[in-house]
Amino acid sequence: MSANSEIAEIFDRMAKMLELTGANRFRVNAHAKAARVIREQTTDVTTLDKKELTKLDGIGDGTADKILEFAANGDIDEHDELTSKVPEGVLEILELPGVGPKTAKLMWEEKGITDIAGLMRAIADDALLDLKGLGKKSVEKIERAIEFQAKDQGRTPIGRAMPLAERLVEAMRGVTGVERVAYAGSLRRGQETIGDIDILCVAKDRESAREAFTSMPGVNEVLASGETKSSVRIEQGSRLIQADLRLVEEDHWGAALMYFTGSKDHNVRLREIAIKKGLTLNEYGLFEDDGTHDTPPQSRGVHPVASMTESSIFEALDRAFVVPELRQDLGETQEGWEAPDLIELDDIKAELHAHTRASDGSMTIEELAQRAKGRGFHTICVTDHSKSSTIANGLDEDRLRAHIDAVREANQNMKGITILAGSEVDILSDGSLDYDDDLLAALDIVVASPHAALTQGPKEANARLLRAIEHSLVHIIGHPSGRLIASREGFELDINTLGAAAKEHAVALEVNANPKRLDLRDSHVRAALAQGAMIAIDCDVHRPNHYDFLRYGVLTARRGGLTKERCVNAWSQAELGAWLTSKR
DNA sequence: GCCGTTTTCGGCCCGACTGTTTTCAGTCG
Repeated sequence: MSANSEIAEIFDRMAKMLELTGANRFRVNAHAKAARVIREQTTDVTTLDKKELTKLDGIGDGTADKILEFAANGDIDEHDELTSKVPEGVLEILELPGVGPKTAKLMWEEKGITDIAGLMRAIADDALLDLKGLGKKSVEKIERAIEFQAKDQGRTPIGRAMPLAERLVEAMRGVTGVERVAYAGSLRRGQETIGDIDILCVAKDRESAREAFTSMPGVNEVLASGETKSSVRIEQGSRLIQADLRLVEEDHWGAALMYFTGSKDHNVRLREIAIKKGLTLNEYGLFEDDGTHDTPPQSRGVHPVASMTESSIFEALDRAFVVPELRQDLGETQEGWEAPDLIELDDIKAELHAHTRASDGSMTIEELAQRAKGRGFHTICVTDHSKSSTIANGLDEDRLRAHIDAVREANQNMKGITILAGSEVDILSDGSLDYDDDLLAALDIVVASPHAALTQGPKEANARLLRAIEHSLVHIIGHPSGRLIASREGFELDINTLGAAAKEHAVALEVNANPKRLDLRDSHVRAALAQGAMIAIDCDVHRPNHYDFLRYGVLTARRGGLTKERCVNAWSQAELGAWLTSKR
């Protein structure tokens, strides 16, 4: 774990323990915010001095001192003190959906419940019912939450959530009286994992919309069903995903979409900006508000300044429109911020990383190329695995030479697309490549990727990747960190150094679009771009449907601020060819 | 604990749903 994640985790824990010991809620929030800010940094915060630390938004004197304390001692006194006061199991109880700090504290202090096992015993003994505010229904809800959490696999990868969300949107569109439907939330922002799916809906007949949603095929449990919000758990494969339906009015669609798209921090920023302008922003719109009323403006019949569209709200706040992917509270709400012209799915004209049956793909060279042509690409690169990837049936030197010939022949025979001969060459653990330079020079394109020894420490791993970037015959570093979302952590990248080296050597760093990888991730893209590096977005195609991964790669790259000028897959055939041959 | 076009004190985003309340507290997003 990187130092930043470790410190962020400590601050998250401190925030929770402060809450449980009854600390001032603003102090709690400050700790939670510090955790978010630290987690987002691409520079190791333990290398910063106090002045640099306090420049970060949300990090003041106190937090800076604690970070310095961690850098010096490897721990933080305040964290140790809190840990000695709050039993570990109470923090686990706090993780249960529906159980907040007040309830966890109450059960701990009044009943001595300090872990899930104790909580289950107390429920079995009916020992919770005499607690203030806890009735039969609440206890049943906690019981179900324990069961749910036991099966919970955490956040859902975007590759699973997106198809489900699209199915829900499509189904709601078919309901009589439904006029408008869209998904919002972290899914619309293109995050790599999704907590729950938020669906916004305008319906003439709210009751039937609600009914249709809560009785959708796959619905396992209805968590809530009110006037404007319904919440269900729905099956997607072996998983249960929470989905919320929000019924809104057409005339505040934009405000609602903005509100439910988030991110939370981005929204809080916008509300603060609104207040400074004598306005108030909520999911019903942007209103004039002098702050003297007890009831919200929409319930007093006040007409909003803006509410129909998101762009009208940004405009009324004197801010540039921010696409959902960039609503991350990373400066995009500042006055004078300029919106980058981000890469779009249709800008991608080449797939530079694809496998055939020669290694571990399912298609022939021709099938692979035919699919690429069907998507309107001008170039497809055949990059089968190299010899060390034995599990993937990697090609030895003789097989690769024959494969190059086969690619050249296919290229002769197929019209309308250029097929290039390449290889996804293993970066061996010391940073050397899996073929000698003569053979590499015979290839049109070299994608160099780490496949084995993925548990190397940061020093070795970054030296390994750096050596590959510096290799004069390498074009792209494939899935640089080697992570698999939720199952393998991968390398802790020194992305600033790697990005700068990639720029110097005209190497592109890949965003592998496979939703299990998304590697580089969004924050890496942002940092690599800041260093001047080029980015490749590749599907790492093994099967026909893998071309559909492209959208996830593009979303991730957009979150990192990628424009098409810096994306090699969006270049014209001439530009791409010039770059590839410049390294031969 | 953080922050400043209300700047070193006094604020700190806003609303819906549920359950246990008889007017509201807790949780969530």
